[in-house]
Parts: sequence; C-alpha cells; structure tokens
Amino acid sequence: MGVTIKKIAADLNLAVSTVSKALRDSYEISPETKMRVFEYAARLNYVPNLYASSLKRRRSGNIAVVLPEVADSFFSSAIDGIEEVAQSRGYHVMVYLTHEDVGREQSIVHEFRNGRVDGVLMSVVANEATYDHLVELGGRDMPLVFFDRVCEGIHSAQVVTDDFESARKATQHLIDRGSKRLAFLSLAGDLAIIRLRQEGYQQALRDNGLDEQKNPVVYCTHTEADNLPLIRKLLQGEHRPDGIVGSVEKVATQTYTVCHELNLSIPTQVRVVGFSHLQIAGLLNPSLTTITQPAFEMGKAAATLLFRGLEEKADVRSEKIIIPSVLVARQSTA
Amino acid sequence: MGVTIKKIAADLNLAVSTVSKALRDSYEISPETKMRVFEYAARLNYVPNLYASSLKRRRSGNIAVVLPEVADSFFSSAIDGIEEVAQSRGYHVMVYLTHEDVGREQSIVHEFRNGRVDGVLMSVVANEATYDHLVELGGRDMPLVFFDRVCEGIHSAQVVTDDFESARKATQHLIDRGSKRLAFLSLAGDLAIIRLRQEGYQQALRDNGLDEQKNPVVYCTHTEADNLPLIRKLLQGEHRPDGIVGSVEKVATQTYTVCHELNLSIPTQVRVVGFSHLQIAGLLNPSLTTITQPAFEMGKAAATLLFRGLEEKADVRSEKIIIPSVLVARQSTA
DNA sequence: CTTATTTACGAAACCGTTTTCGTGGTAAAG
DNA sequence: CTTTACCACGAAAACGGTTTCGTAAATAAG
Repeated sequence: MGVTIKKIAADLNLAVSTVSKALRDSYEISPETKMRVFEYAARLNYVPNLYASSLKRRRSGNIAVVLPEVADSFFSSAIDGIEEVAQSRGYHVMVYLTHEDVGREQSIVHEFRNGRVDGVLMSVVANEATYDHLVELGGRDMPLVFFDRVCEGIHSAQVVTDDFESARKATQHLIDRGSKRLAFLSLAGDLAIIRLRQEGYQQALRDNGLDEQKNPVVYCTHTEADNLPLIRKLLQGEHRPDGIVGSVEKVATQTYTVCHELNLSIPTQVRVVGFSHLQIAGLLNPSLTTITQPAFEMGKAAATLLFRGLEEKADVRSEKIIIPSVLVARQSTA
Repeated sequence: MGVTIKKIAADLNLAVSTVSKALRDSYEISPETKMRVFEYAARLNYVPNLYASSLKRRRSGNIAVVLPEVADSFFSSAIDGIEEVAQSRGYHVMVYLTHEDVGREQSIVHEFRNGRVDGVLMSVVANEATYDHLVELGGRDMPLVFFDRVCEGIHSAQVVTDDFESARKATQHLIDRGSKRLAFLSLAGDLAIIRLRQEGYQQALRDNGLDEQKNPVVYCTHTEADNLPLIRKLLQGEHRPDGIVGSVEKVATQTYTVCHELNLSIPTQVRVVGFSHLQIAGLLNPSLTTITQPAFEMGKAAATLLFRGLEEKADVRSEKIIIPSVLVARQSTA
C-alpha cells in the first residue's frame, strides 16, 4: 500500500539496511547517499510504519493518563499540562477514564501489559480496596507517576499539592473569619490526599481548641444524588455548621446548591471554602473562596517526571514533588 | 522478554500458527487443542504483542480526538461520551489539543499518516484559513467525523447541535423578556457553527423588526485578555446593549466578569444568555441562562458514527446528526 | 475398494523496520 | 610492502504475530 523502505531501496539500488540507516542519519552512511535517500523519500512522501519500528524498538511513543473523570476542572487542566509536555517531546497521550470504578481501573491497567504505552500517569480511584493491579504495574519496567490522587503502598513517583497544610490554612481562615462550628465534607473511600486534607482540618480544630465531635467530618460520595441529601441533612440539623470545608470541587458546589435551595445565605449563615480549580469561582453566587490547586503545573511536573524515567531511564520512584496550592479568599468566606 | 506465541508453541509441541489460530479461536483448531493452548497461555500470563499484530493486521485499535482545548465543559463532556463508547468497543482514545493553532492542528493531523490511529474525531480550530491538511486526511481511507466544530468544504460525517435555531430561540427569549438592544458575542475566525449561531441571532432580529446596525455582532477572540476590553467597551458605550448572546461559554462568563467589574446588574441592566454546558450555570451570580448543548450525547454519537465507518467499513461521510440543544432559562434573563 | 471431502495441524512467507555482523575497498601506519 | 584502520555499504536475522497454503489422516460418498 504505502511506500516502504523496501521500495525506496529497490528504486535506488540500495539495501534496505542502508536506507534505514540513512533515514536515521547514521554515521555509517555517506552524506551523498543520505541526500539521495532523503530526497527520494520526501518525493515519495514516505512515512515510516509506526508498528514495524515499535515492534523492533519496543517502544510506542505513547503515554497513558488514567483518571477518574475529565469533567472536573482540576483534571482537565492537568491533562492540558500533560499534553503540552508530551506534545513538545513528540509523545502521544492516551486518556482513560475510570469513573471511580476499581474494576475499570483494573482492566485499564491490565491492558497496559501489551506495550501500548511506555509510561503511565495516574490519579487513582477512591475506593482502592485492593491495588494489586497497581503493584503489578509498578513492578514492571514501565515508569509510573501518580499525580494528585496517589496510591500509598506503591513505591512510585508522586506529584501532589500540600494537602495537609492547605486544608489547615483554609480551616484556620474560616475560624479567623468568625465561623464557630465547622464541618469537613470528605469523600468516602480511602484517598491519601483526602485523608491529609481531613487531618489538616482537624489540626486546625485542635490549634483552636475546637472539639472534633462538634465539628464533624461528613463522608460524601461521588454521585450528586447521594450528596445533596447528606449535605441537606447537615445544614438542616439543629447544630448547623457555619463554616464548611469542601475536600473536592464537587462537594463545594453541591453545598452551594443546597444553600440556595434552603435559602441559607453564604457567607452570613454559612461560610464555604473548597479545593477547586474553577476559573469561574469568582463568578459564583457568592464568589467562592478556593484552595486553588496548581493543576496545570502538576500535570506538567508529572509528565516531566515521567519522561525523566522514560528517556533518561532514571529511577524516579523516590521522587516526590509538592506544588503548593494557594488560598484565594472571596465572598463565600467574607 | 515476555512470553510469546513461539514459546507456547515450543512448550506445547505445536506450531506457532496452530497456537495463533487457537488463541484467535479459529475453526481450524480442535476444541481440545484450543483448551490446552488457552490454559497454558493463561498460566504463563501470555499477553499478545500489540505491535506485532498491528503490523500484520494494519490496525491500531486507537482513535484520535482532536480538539482546541479540554478546559471547556463542552469538550470535556464530549470526551467523556467518546471515551465511554470507545471503551465499550475495546478501542483506545488519544487526545490531541490544538489550542486554536492551525499549525498544531496541521502537524497533529500530519502525524496520523503513520497509522497510529484508525479513525479521527475532530473539532477544528477557529482560524481555518487553509484546510488542506483536512482534505488530505479525509482523502485517505481513515474514517473522519467532525463534531461541533465542523469543517465545511470537507465531505465528511458530522455531529452538531441545532445552532441556528438555538441561537434564534435564545435571542427571541431575550426579546421576549424585554431586551431592546442586543449584541451577539461572536468568535473571530470562520467557524460554521459560529456563523450559524450568528445567523440565528440575526434571524431573530429580523423577525422582530430590529436593526442589525444597532444590534451588533462583536467579534471576540480566544484569549481573555483580548475579550475583556472588548466587552468592557461594548458595555460602556453610549448605546449599551441590554441583552447579550454569547456564542460560546467563554464569552458568556467573560461578560459576567465585566458586568461585575462595572457594577452592571444582571439581568436588570443586562440580560445574558450563552451557549454552555456548565453544570454549575445555576450557581453563578446570577444563575446563567444557557443554551445547553448535548455534549455527552454528541460525543457518543460521533464515536458511534466513527465506529460504523470503522468496523462496518460503511461510508458514513454523508451522515449528519443534529442533536438539539435546550434553552434553560435562569436568573440572568429574568 | 476407490474417490471426494473434511478435519486438524504445520511450514513458511509476510508485515516493515532495526540491528548485528560481514566484507571489499581505500587510506593511514609501521 | 604488509598490517591496521576506517568507510560505506549489504546480507540476513531478528521483532512477534497473522495468514496462506499444503498435507496427512480420518471420514463420507459412490
């Protein structure tokens, strides 16, 4: 079908090996021959067959990005950063969505055994009951970098934000603004970053002599239908909190939904702060105070780390990059 | 390195061809032999080498999604839909971002000549001065489906929403609510969908006997830094419009930014409606009336169409799927 | 019992590169 | 005039499957 090295070789009265080397600019080939080959190849519009060379060279030029969803501003910005780095290095990005389903994550990771990708960037699902599939992935020679949602128990490169400290600061911020009774909207499952954020929240409670019983942690899920009643109940209870820390973007916006529904005024009756990367946080009603994660930078850092493991074949498994978030105070905590 | 068909064949005293056929469940192989092969392969944890089979079978199992950006709720939802269909069919999704740069789009599309992907889903960049690269892509045997941002002049499958009619309805909605002086925030470049939306807007003007000069079309760009001054100027001019139609999500939210900045009240002084797929449109200040595009469904439809061209090798180039948007009236046009 | 047909498998070509290993020829070194 | 070094290239073996074609044995048909 297409024009192959073989055809070029035949037409030019050269051996295929010669043509191959010429195209790869090998020192073994004279400048004149290279020129002949280059020009003829260009004239025929020669495109090397990816699969032939991948087969031989045992690399695909693809990297995988595995994440729970893409309709979250954090993840979409992270993809943006990853794609930028990948494109600049001539790599291609494959995107896989787990939708918080361990089963999907397993089968996706399982697929990677066939060499379709040379490396993996990953934000794990929340309910990582078993992570054997990740152990197996890490055990292979394929570089693996976790970003944001890391899997503890796997010795692997990580790119995260300062979850504990950010959450502590956000909580302190609520307290400083006058909130007396707090609540932390956590996420069911067992995510390291969520646990850290939660601990940061609790640290702030202790720092201010607040009781952990009266300032609870509420475990939300990943589906709005579950969370709205949960948050509704929290805000309708007799001990209504007047300060809420959202561990992820979704629960913060869901809190807004409930507050609007219950006619609770933000920030007068309830202050809200949330981890989020929404560009339009400032346009919400009222504008939302956010712990803004460096999503784009985290994506870039993760990808860069991956390529260090990939191209310099360095062992980056002990690398841990922490990029701080910034608290952007807005109306919701005024 | 890994376990190959060759090894299985040797260990089982079979020919490689026999093992290959057994694994592919060929009728040529007896049930007993198949069983032997299956079990042994499973025991050794055999994984077929993707590149060997891709080389021979001339298909990669990958599809490409080429789009301007991912940090837009429309596109991220579309990816979601695409990924769902692809995953269910055992295909893999490669994501390419053009960032509205024709040059990037060209080099991306150019890459597809090597067979890395079997088909392409695409939302073109706005400034498609020349689209030779798309002509060339469409000219090859590789299925191509445009979604949302189609490229006219290329005979190819399309999945779009009812842009003209939606824009007309949105404009009529503004007029019905009492707006007297309108403006349409368009997008520079030459996108078919933008032109259609603009024509829908102008149709509504004519339907209501409104003058096109006094109800202008303003051409925005893709960068906020350009648009804010533009919108600011529009809203500060002596003939300030009291009804704005945003052709894409970005310009609608940017209008919000400017209105907040200028202390213009929405909807009292300015009504705003925009094409958008934001889940949190209802939480904006004030909640934003949207023409909500069926992003997820469009992604699914586009992918499904692509697979029809891919697996049934049907010629889908004349297919055009139109999935209507819905106007969700909220506070911004009250 | 002969002839056609089916069944189950093997040998080998092939997909398009890359890479190793030679080799004849020329130039430099001894 | 040998020996040693390149130089520039070719032959052929990979890489790991898939596919075509051939064939021995078993079965069915005549």
